[in-house]
Amino acid sequence: MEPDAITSLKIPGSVVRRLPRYLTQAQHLRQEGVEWVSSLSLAETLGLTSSTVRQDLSHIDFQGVSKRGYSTAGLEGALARTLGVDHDITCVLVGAGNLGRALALHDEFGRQGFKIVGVFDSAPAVVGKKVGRFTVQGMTELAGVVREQKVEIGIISVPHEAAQPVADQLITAGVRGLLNLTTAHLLVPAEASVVDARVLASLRELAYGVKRR
Amino acid sequence: MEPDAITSLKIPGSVVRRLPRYLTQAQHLRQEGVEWVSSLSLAETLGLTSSTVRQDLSHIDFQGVSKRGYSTAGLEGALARTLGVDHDITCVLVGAGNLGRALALHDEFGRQGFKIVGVFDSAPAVVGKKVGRFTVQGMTELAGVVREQKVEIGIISVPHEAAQPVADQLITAGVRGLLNLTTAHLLVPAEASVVDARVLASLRELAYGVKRR
DNA sequence: ACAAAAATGTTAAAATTTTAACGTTAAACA
DNA sequence: TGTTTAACGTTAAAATTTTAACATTTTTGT
Ligand SMILES: NC(=O)c1ccc[n+]([C@@H]2O[C@H](COP(=O)([O-])OP(=O)(O)OC[C@H]3O[C@@H](n4cnc5c(N)ncnc54)[C@H](O)[C@@H]3O)[C@@H](O)[C@H]2O)c1
Ligand SMILES: NC(=O)c1ccc[n+]([C@@H]2O[C@H](COP(=O)([O-])OP(=O)(O)OC[C@H]3O[C@@H](n4cnc5c(N)ncnc54)[C@H](O)[C@@H]3O)[C@@H](O)[C@H]2O)c1
Repeated sequence: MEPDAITSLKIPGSVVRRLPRYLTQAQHLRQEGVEWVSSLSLAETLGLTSSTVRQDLSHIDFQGVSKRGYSTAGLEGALARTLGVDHDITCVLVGAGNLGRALALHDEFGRQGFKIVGVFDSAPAVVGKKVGRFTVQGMTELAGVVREQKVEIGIISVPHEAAQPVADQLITAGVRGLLNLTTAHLLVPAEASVVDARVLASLRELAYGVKRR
Repeated sequence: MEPDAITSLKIPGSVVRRLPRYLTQAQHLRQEGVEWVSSLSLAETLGLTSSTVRQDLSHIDFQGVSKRGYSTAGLEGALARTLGVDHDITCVLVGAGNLGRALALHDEFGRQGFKIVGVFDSAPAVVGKKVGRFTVQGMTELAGVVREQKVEIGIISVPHEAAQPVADQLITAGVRGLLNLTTAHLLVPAEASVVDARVLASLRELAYGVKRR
C-alpha cells in the first residue's frame, strides 16, 4: 500500500494540529457503535466548518462516501497511519517529579501507541525509586537506553532551567522528537521536532479570554 | 490608567497565543538581570521573525525604545496587564487523579497568579483525602465554593466521558473559563472561554513530525 | 430505469496571518 | 552640535488558512 505521493507530500501545520482531534473523535464514535460520520457533524462537535473538515481530510489517504460521509473505523485507521501512530512509538520520560510521575502512570499513552520504555531523573534521592511499573534510572543510563531501544521521542518534564541541557542529551543520544512540558523554548537541529505542551501558557491564554467578556 | 481604546479592542487569537511566551521570556530575562531585549533577540530565542515580534507587541499598551529595544521589566508588566494576570485569578480543580494531583501540587501556578481555592472529585474514596494543602471536596460543594469565592476558572482533569457534565456544572456555578486537559471537545455558551491543553494530541502531532524526515 | 437528494472532493474567493520594507526616533559619539 | 546607527512602529505585500460555492458521485425511492 504505497501512500499516494501527492497526499503524503506535506500536510500544513494548521491541518496536522487538527488531525489528532479528528482521530480522537473517530475513536469515540466507533467505540459508541457509530459507523458513519459526516463532515458537518464532525465540524459541529469540534467547533469548525464542514468545509474545513473536508479540506483537512483531503490531505489523508482516505475517501468518504457520497450520501453517507466517512466510515468511523476507516477514518480512524487512515488518520492513525497519516500521523504515524498505527504502530508503537518508543518514548523516554525525563524528570520524575509531580508531573512526570503522573505522565508515567498514565496508561492511555501506551494504549494509544506511545510506549514509555524508561523514566530518568538526575536527583540521587529519586533514582532507584519505583513509579508504577518503572524504576527511575539515572541520567548516565539515558543514552544507552535510547540507542538500544531505538527511542524516538523524549518527554521533558524537568525544571525549565534544565530543559535545554536535557534536550541536548536526548537529541545527541538519537531521539528525533521532543515533547516539552516546561516553559523553556528549546533549540534543536532542523531534523528534530519539538512540540510544546505548556499548561501555564494555556492558563494565561485563558486569563485573557475571561478578562474580556 | 485607562488602557488605550484601540490596543485593548481585540487582539487576534494568533497573537494572544504568543503573548504568554513573550511574558515567560521577559520574566526569565529580568530574573537573569537583563534589562533590555530587542525584537530580533526575542525572535531568535522563540523561533519567530523580528517583524512578527514587533507586530505582536504593537497590540499591547507598551512602547519600546529606539536603539535599546524593550525594557524587560516594562514588557513583563505590560504583558501581564494585557493578559489579565497582573492580579490573582481564582481557580478550582476538578478531578483529583494522577494529573489533577500533580497540578494541585504545582506551586508555580499560584506564584503566577492562578490561585487554586478548591480541589473536587466525585469518587467517595478520594473525597476527604489530602492533596498538598487541599482537602478534596465532593462535587456537591462545588457550586457553593465557586459562588462564594467568585471563582473565574475551572481546571478539568477528569476522565473524558465526565468532562462535558463537569464543564456544565462549572459554567452553571458561574465559572467563566475552562482549562480542559481531557481529549473531549467541550461545548460552552459563547460568553465562556475554553482552552485545551491536550497532551495526547501534542504527542500525536509530534508522531507526525518524527515520521516524515 | 430514472429522478431526487445528501454528502463528498475541489476550485476559487475571502480572511487572516506572517513577512518584508522603510520612515522615524532616540542613543552614542566624533 | 551634528552625524551615524540600531531598533522601533507602521504600512503594505506575500503567504497561508479558512470559508463558500458548486460540480460530482452514490444511494434511495418511485
Ligand atoms: N506539576 C505540574 O502540574 C506542572 C504543570 C505544568 C508544567 N509543569 C512543568 O513541568 C516541569 C516539571 O514539573 P514538576 O512539577 O514535575 O517539577 P518537579 O520539581 O516536581 O520535578 C522535576 C524533576 O526533574 C528532575 N530534574 C531536575 N533537573 C534535572 C536534570 N538536569 N536531568 C534530569 N532530571 C532533572 C528533578 O530531580 C525532579 O525530580 C516543570 O518545568 C514545570 O514547570 C508542571
Ligand atoms: N495522567 C496524565 O498524565 C494525563 C496526561 C494527559 C491527559 N490526561 C487526561 O487528564 C484526565 C485525568 O487524567 P488522570 O490520569 O488524572 O485520570 P485519573 O483516572 O487518575 O483521575 C480522574 C479523577 O477524576 C475523578 N472523576 C471521575 N468522574 C468525575 C466526575 N464526574 N466529577 C468529578 N470527578 C470525577 C475520578 O474519581 C478520578 O479521581 C483524563 O481525561 C486524562 O485523559 C492525563
